[in-house]
Order: sequence, then C-alpha cells, then structure tokens
Amino acid sequence: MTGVPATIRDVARASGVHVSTVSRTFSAPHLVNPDTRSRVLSTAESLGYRPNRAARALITGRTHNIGLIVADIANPFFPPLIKAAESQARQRDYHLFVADTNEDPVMEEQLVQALAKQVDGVLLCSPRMSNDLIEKLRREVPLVVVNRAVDGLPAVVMDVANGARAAIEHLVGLGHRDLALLGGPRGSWTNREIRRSATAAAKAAGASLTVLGPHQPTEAAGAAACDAVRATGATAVLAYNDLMAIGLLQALHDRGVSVPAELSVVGIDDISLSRLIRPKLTTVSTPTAAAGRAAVDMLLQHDDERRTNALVTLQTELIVRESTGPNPH
Amino acid sequence: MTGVPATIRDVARASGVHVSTVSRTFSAPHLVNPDTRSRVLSTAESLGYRPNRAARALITGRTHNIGLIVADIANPFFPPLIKAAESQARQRDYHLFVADTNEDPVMEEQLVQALAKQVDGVLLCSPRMSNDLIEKLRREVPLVVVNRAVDGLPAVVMDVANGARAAIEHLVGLGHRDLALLGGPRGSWTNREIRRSATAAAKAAGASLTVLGPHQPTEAAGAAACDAVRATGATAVLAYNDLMAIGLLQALHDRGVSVPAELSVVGIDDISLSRLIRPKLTTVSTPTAAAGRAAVDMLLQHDDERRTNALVTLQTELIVRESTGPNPH
DNA sequence: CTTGGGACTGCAAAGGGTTGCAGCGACACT
DNA sequence: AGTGTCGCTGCAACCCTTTGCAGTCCCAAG
Repeated sequence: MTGVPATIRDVARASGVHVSTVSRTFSAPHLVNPDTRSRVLSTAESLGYRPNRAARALITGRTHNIGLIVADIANPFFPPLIKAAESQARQRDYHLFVADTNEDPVMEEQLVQALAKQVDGVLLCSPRMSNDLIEKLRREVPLVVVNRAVDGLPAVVMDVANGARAAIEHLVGLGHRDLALLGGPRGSWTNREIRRSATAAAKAAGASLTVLGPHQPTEAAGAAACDAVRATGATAVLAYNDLMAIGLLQALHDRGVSVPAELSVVGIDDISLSRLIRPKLTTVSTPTAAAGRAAVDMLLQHDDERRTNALVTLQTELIVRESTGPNPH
Repeated sequence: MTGVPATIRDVARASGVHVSTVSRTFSAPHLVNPDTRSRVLSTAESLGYRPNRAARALITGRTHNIGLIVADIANPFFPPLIKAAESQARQRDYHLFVADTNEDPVMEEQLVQALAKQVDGVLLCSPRMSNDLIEKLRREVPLVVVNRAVDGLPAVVMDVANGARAAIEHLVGLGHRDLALLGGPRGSWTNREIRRSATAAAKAAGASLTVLGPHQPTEAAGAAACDAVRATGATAVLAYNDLMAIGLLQALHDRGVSVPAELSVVGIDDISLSRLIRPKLTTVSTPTAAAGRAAVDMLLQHDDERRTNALVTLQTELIVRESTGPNPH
C-alpha cells in the first residue's frame, strides 16, 4: 500500500516476532509454531511482502535463475526449446534469462561470463565455440550443453547421426545415387555429426555424396546455395536444417525446378513451418521441446547425479512428406 | 583460478586499496586516480573478478534486469520482438527474463508478481488481463505495455486500425462486398482495434462484414474455423493474424477451395512464414522488432520522460501478395 | 526434584557491494 | 603563514535475508 515494498523487518515488527522467525516462515515453515506462522503469513499478506530474491541470493549463493543462450531466437528451431525450458524452469521456481548470440562465438563467451554471477547455471544451446573454451567456462558456472557432446559435461543431444542415416537410406531407396549435403555452420557439432553419418551411409549404400558448405543455417543461405547444389549434379539433397531446405525450395521454385520430380530435398528439425509449405518438406524430426526440458532437469539435479548421467540422447525420426520422390533418371 | 569467485575484498587486498576504491573503479571511474585505477583493473583482471550483480542490486535497488512476458514464445509473431528487445537491452547492459503465459491471463498476473522484485521493469506483450489488473500491477513494478493502449501507462502499439482499414479497402477495391473477420482471442486490445476499424471501413464502403470469434490466435484455430467462414458466404476474409490465416489456407486447400480464385484471405503481422507458403499471404505488416526496441527504450528512460511520451504508435503497411484477388461473382 | 530433550524463538554474523562523509596532501592564492 | 579548493581515498553504515548457535519454556522420564 505504501508504495515502498515491505521488507522482512516490516513484517517482523508488525507481527511482533524477530526477523529470523519471519524468514523461517517462508524458507523452513516446519520450524515455526503453526500459530506464529499463520500470524506472520497474514501480516505478510496484508503488507504485500515478497522475499527479495537478490538478498536471498546473496546469502544462499543460489539465485534461482537459469541462463539460456541460443544462436538466434528468431530461428524457428529455438522457440519451442525456449518455451519448454522456460516452462520446466518455472515449474521448479526458477526464472529464465534468454540471450541471443547472433551466431557469434565470441558473443557466446561474453554472454556466459556476463550471466555467470547471476544464475545457478547456463544452458548453452548449439554452441559454436571451441571445446577448450567450454572447458574454461564450465569452471565459472555450471553448464549444460545442448546439441553438442562435450567430454564429462552434462549434455543433451539429438541423435541426428541416426536421422541423417535414415534420410540417406530413404533417398537411396528411392533410387538416388548422386547426393549432396548442404552443410551448416562452422563449429556446429550437429553439422559434423550429420556429415560424418551421411558420408558413411552414402558410402555404405554405394552412392556418392558431395558436401557443400559451411553455410549459415538460414533460409537465405539455403536459397543462395541453390546453384551450387545443382552444379553438383545431385538428384537429391540433404540440408543441415529445415530452414536451409526451405530456402533451397524457394530458390528451386523460382528457377522452375520442380520438387520432387527433378530434385528431392530433405531437411532436419521438423520445424512447424515444414508441413505448411508446398511441397511439404520431408525431414528428420528432432524433439526440441524434450531437449529443453531435459536440459533444465540436468542442470537442476544435484552435482553428484549430474555427473552420472552426463549425456542424454534424444531419438529422431524421419518424416516422409512430399519433397522426396524417385530418381528421375 | 581458485574456483571460488573473487570478491571486491580480494581485489582490494591484492591491490592495496580500500574496497570502496575498487567499487568506484567500476561504478564511477572518474573519481579514482588513473594510476590507481589501472592497477585495480589489472589485479581485478588477473583475479577474474566480476562485480556481483545481486549484491549491487541489493544496495542500489536496481537489478539491471528486465522482464518480458509474452503469451506464447512459440508463436512466430514473438521471436523477432524478443530478439530485438534482448539485443536492445543488452546493449544498455541489461539482461532479459523471458516468460510465457500460455495465453492465460491469470498466469500473466502471477508472472508479473514473481518477477517484480527481480527486475527494474516488465514489458507486458499483448496482455490479455483486464485494465484494472494492469493498474494494480503497475504499482508494484514499472510496466511498459506492448500491443495495448492503457491510459497513462507507457505503451507501444501498432497502428493495426489503419492496417485493417487498408486491408478492407483493398478487398473492396477488388470487388468484394461480403466480407468476414476471423476474430482473435478474448481480451486482446489488438483484436478490438481490428474489429472496430474493419467494421467501420466495411460500413463506409457499403460492404457487409461478418465477425467470427473469439478464437485462439493459432493455426489450428484458423483451420477449425474454415467451415464457419465459408458458411458466412463471404468472398474475402481478414484474419486476426497470419497464423490463423495460414491455418485457414491449409484447411481451404484440404477442401479443394482455391485461393484467391474462390476466396481471398488477408492476414495481419507479416511473420516470415507468410511469404514462404503458397499462395503467398497478403497481409498487414507490423514492425515487431521496432516494437521490442521501443518498449525497452521506454522502460529505460527516466520516469519523468517516460510520462511525457506515454504512447508510441508504430506504422503498419499492407503487403499485397498472392492470397487476394478479384471477387469471383 | 533433577535431568534430558524437544519445540520454538531470538541474536548476530555473514554475504558482496555502494555511497555519504570525512580526512589528507598538494597546490594556488592572498 | 593562513586559507580555500581540488583530487583522491578510507571509513563505516546500509541494503535484505539466511542460518548456526544459544537461550527459554515445557513436559516426560527417572
């Protein structure tokens, strides 16, 4: 009512107890007499008192905040992950800082540093920085990495290797023998996994695979790579993500190349967009919401446990839609 | 190096000055002798010292944090806004809490309350709560409202009224006389603006306008409303947002109704998706990134200024693409 | 009646900074 | 020499809460 927020002292005075009793009413209710407790609670209520988290953080060392760092909030891959992480965090009474690095590795480091003192841990999504740097940063703040496997660090990854293999096998099964891989950004663990797995799968199936890239993981980059893709002579292409695949689709459409009649296209991620465009995109779905939840859970479990299950791998699934078809040749 | 983070006291001891001098080195550099300053800075550097923001917040009362509350992070309308706000905030050395209400008005209130003590202000995006409640909450924490005009409260709105009018005039200009409005969620100021303006514009042009709704602002709701839209007999539809328009487009496609030959569809927002689908969506573009930046700016300017320019209105623009065409009758 | 223990509660230090105030030396001016 | 000012630095209180420790009261057991 007064405009200035009530502190624990106001409540103590108003209810005739010591501040420590008020404190305990909130943080260890079982230690205070039920009568006292309800009295304190009701005066706190009437004063509009809320514990000051900064002060609490100062003494307990726990902020009840989590940092979430992503490469690009506007990349449709991330919002479902952010949403799930935020929801999971809040359910456990944590708040979420969200920060955007603009795909810039040095920004990643700065952000972790800046957030370090203010959070109980940081979720690093699809980091582009080096493993060495991650090793260094983990000493400043608990880290959970998403979309990257780092030795000894808790991590949540998608089984994109399996997904890429399934995609290649799908294409080979449709008679394609000349394949292209539209590579993603430098520094991306996922990109390396996809390349490794796709290359192996193509080799095992006796097909050729031309690797293009690195590229930014954007629709524009996908469109820009259109001519390079066609120059490879491939009849089917696997893209690093749906966004690039969709950009490629647009560019192909502009050039009058029909999909999948002349060229088959597969994406990865299954962002919501992918089933809205024409042709509907064949893609490898990755459980992004589950990844967000899992990452929060890993961060919030106690350190000893955290070490034991240091790597969570989430399954992916090939979703065949309309952008893939038989080899025209 | 030690694992435990260095405090201001460590730096003071190591550089042979008092803590207050170290404090000033960081928060009021001009007050300390350049020699002293550089000495402090270098020992701070070598100790890996970073000011503890919680401690600072405790004494200064300013957290250097901002809360951003949106209805649905995964709704493509919001990510560009979030991204812009985050970037603008960080540029001014603020961090951003992001929270998601799931379109739930009571969650909105809880979130503002929970964040209140932890931030210097809250950006309330597209709030669904009542004006009374907003009035109440503004007494607990500085508020800036986006996509809603509230008396005396700093707000950033898009001129959707003008956009809706332009859309209706565009449709009338194409010969349509029987129009429908696919309404958005209850409690949305934007929805009321659109309805008001569209109704007035239709009336002025001598066209009929059937208003449908309220609906959730989702693709699914847009699709679900397909039959209701057709039942109105309208030859052109304006949707509350692109997501609903796109859902409608999908449903129309499934039913074999061709757009724009049989029915014209207009969206609002111009999310990135809208130019990727077929037919490309005619829509009213809203400057979401600019809104995010403006909201942060408003929050961060001093109170006296904040009062003077309490309402920022951002212009919208009709973007004619492929989903609108002449009246078939 | 003593002793022990349990249930509460109060005391005071601690956490890491900021900031008003005062002290101090150097210098300029009268 | 005395006075005033300026630039810099130290002192110590303060921000709000948590928590180890100790004290009080009461009751049950011996």
